[in-house]
Amino acid sequence: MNPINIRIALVEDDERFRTNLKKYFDLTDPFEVIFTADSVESGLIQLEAHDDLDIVLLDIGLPGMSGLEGIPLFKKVKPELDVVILTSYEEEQKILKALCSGATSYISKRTRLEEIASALHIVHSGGSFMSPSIAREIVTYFAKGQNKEKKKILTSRQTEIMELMIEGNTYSSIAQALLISAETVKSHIKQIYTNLHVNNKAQAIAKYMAN
Amino acid sequence: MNPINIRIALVEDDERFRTNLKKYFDLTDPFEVIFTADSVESGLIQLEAHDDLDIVLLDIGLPGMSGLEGIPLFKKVKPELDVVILTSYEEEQKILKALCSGATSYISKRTRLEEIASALHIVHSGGSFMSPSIAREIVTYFAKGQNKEKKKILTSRQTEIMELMIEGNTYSSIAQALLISAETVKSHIKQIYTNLHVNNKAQAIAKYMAN
DNA sequence: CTACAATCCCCCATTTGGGGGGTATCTGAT
DNA sequence: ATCAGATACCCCCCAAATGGGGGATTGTAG
Repeated sequence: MNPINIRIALVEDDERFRTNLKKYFDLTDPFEVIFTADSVESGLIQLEAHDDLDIVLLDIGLPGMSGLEGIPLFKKVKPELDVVILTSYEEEQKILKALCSGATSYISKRTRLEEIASALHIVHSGGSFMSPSIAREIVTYFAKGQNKEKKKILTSRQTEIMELMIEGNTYSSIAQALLISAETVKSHIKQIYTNLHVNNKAQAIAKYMAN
Repeated sequence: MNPINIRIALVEDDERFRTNLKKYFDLTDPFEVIFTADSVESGLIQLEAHDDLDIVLLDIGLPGMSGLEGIPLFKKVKPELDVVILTSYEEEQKILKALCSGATSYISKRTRLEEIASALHIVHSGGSFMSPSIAREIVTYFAKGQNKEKKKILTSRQTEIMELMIEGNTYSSIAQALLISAETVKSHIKQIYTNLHVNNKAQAIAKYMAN
C-alpha cells in the first residue's frame, strides 16, 4: 500500500453527488475510497468492518439520523478518525454543533473538487480546513462573545498582573515579566484584593474569571 | 481607482519581513499597500490619516503594545476594517484572544506569499481564512468544550475540596468544614494538581473554572 | 491642590507546595 | 477468590510564597 494513501469514506445521501465524489477520488492519488454510505446508520456498520479508515466525509442533511448526530458515533467507534463535514448547511448553529461534536473540518458543498482534495490533504497532515464562509461564521461567533464588556474595576496594570497570577506565576516571576520589583507586584495585588473585596488569590481569581 | 483594489496596511516589526511583504504586494494586483508600521502605536497614528483602508495585516509579537492589544484599538478607529493576524504565535490562547478581539483571519508566518494574498482576497470578499494549524487549534478548542460534562478528572471529594479552595479557604479551614485533617486536605490537593497537570492554586482554579 | 496609579521598601506570621512516609476500604479484572 | 489500583485518610520536614501591617516617592489627570 502506498504509504501516503489517504483512505476515505463518503457518507452522503445525494446519489449523484456521492458517485461523483467517488469517481473523482478513485481517479485521484493518493485517495482511496474505502466505502460509501447513504446514511449514518449504514456508514457506522461499514466502519466497524474497516479499521483502516483515515477520514470520513459526512453530509449533514441525511435521512434518518442527521450527520450532526452521527459525528460522535463515528468518533466513538474510531476516535482518531477525522470527520470532515461536507454540506450546504452554513448556519452558525450547525457549524458550531459539528465542531463541538468533534468534526475536524467543515467544507461547503459549493467547493471545487480539487479544493476538497486539498482540504483532505491538510486534514490528513494534522491541520484543519474551513471554507471561507464557514470560517467567517466562526470568527463572528467569537467576536460576538467578546461584546459582553466586563466591569472595569481593575486598572490596566492590575489586569496585567491578574492575568499573570492566573497563569500561576509567583510575585517574583510576575515582577520579572513586567520588569518591576516584586514588592510593587505585591502592592498591586493588595490593591486588587481591596478592589475585588477579597483577601486571597483564590477568591480573586474566581471573582475575576466569573465575569 | 480600480474597483477591485484591496488596500492594505502592514504592521510588523521585523523589517526584513515587512519590506518583503511590501515589495510583494506592491508588485501584485490588486493590492495596494497604503502604509506600513513597526508598532501598533505608529500604525494607529497612520490609520487616522488613511480612512480608505480595507485590511490591516498585524503581527502579534510587537515591541511595546502587542498586536493582541492592538486589535480592538484598530477596530475602534475603523470598525469595518478587517484585521488579519499574520504571526508565528500559534498557541490556542493567543489565537482565541485574537478572534475574540475581532480579528478576521489568523495566518501563520510560515505561509507562502501567494497563499497570504489568496487569504486577503477571501477576507476582502467577506470570508475568512485560517492556516490549517490554526484552524486545528480552533476545532480542538470546540471539541474540548463539548467534553465539559465528561470532565470528571476530579473525584467527588476532590471537587468538594476544589470548591472550598475557590472560596478562599485555607487547608485548615477546608479540613474543619469537611471534618478531616488538614494533612488530608493537602494530600487531596496534591492529587488534584497532579490530575489537572498544574502545580499551584492559581492554575488549578483557572483550569477548573475554565471548563 | 488632590486623588490616584504606579513604583518601591521592611517586618513577620501564616500558608503553600514538594518531598517523603504510611493505613484502610472498595472495586473491577483476572 | 484474589489482587492491582483507586480513593480517602493521616503524618513529618522544610523551603518558598503569600498576606497584612506599616511606610515612601513619583507622575499625572481632574
